[in-house]
Amino acid sequence: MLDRKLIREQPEIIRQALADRGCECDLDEILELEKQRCEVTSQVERLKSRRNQAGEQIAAGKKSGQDVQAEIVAMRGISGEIKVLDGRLKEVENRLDSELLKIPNIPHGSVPRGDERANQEIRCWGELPRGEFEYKPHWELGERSGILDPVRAAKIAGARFMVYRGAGARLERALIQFMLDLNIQEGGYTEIFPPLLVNRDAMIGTGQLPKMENDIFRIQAEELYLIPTAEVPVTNLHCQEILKAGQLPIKYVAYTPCFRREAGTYGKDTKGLVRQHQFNKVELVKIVRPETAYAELEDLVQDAEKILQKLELPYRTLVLSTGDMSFASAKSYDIEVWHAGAKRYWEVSSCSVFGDFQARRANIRFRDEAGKVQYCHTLNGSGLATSRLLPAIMENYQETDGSINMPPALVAYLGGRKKITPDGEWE
RNA sequence: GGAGAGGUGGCCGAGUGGUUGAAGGCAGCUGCCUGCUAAGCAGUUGUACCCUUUACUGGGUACCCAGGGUUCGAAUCCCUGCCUCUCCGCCA
Repeated sequence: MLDRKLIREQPEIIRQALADRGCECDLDEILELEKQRCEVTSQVERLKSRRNQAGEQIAAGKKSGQDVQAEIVAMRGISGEIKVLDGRLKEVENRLDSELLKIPNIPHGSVPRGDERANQEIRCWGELPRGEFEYKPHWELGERSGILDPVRAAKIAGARFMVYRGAGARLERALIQFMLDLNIQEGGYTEIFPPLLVNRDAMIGTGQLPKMENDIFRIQAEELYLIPTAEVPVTNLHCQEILKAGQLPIKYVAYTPCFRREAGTYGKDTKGLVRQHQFNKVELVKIVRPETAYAELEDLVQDAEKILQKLELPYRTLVLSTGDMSFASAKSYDIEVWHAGAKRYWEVSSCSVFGDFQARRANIRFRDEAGKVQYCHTLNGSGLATSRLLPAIMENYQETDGSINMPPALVAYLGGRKKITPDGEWE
């Protein structure tokens, strides 16, 4: 949610930002509604002031035994007017809110303008594996060895679900544990395990709704939503709170399954783990003071990259352009890991700073040293998504015979085991 | 799922229709005072929005879980929802 005062006073800034994003939003309607809101508020409050005064007089009159019937009758008219104006105000506010919730965030000045072609690679790490053979995609390796079983997953749930078996399940679990431990011990994050279903307010708070209605699973009977990312419950942990300055920065790490409908992606990326309705992700969330937000973003990206470095997986980091950023983001870095079988990079993390955009929606504030209440800034990033990480390990660490070596950093999490054989057993 | 109780300011806790944004206590802050600690005295302490202003200057409105309703007027009465607690049942 953008600052209404900013929209009112400098609409050209917002117009430029929307144009950079390639967003067609109607700012004029918002400006008009905002004007109406101020006018009607003013009117109705004047009437209420009169009503309050009259109330005192009636009370005093009754106490001293005077006849106040005439005044009571007179106030009936005022009360009626108030009711009408209150109704109008409510309607204006509802319309204004619903429009406001659809306006995306303003990109930071350092973000390159343009569509996805304007994304800039800012770092590249590691060397691409160069075996003397044809690298197989992970779905082939997985199905042949039986550690991934999409066919049985389809029987019980449908397309875009996966069953992990034996060494595959263990590897998935090891990755999650490894990333949690790393972020807790070296990154100083506090671990959270949140609810996987949340209410509508939480979804609005972080900006998934109302825009992404079609991409989210909804539990109809209860008006609850399956989280598409841990960002939603974890950021909203502090909604409606005024934090103490000393509590900031707050740094949380959370492993959760994530659920996405992936509507409109039929026929795309149908093989393997890269685009599933349910996948696992370790998420990093920060709530910080405004002046530290961009430094915190750089740290956040480093925390995510460190995981790939420890696992010795080659990756590159991009800064996303204004046209390619997500709805709520002010600036985003994507980290993409190399998949040797698919012969391409896949996004494994997206690290974003949101300014006060989410904090306004979720009403997350803090009291500074001067006693002034201001909005926090929020950030988050994957650290990391296993659905892109596990394939990277399978594909990059594979050998000619279809066996898969384990990254050395992970061996301790696998009970000392170092290799999965071509038939899915531990060697 | 069945039966009951309840949700008031940072915390505790009064308050069942009329100067109650809200008694009292605790905590916090500001003065005064005591050679330190403790005690004492006086004052003060929320958020959002509207109007006004050079200014968080001044004025106003709203907020006692949320949303409706009754009324000239509601923290107080009625309805709905949400949440918490107790007992019974069921259960990983």
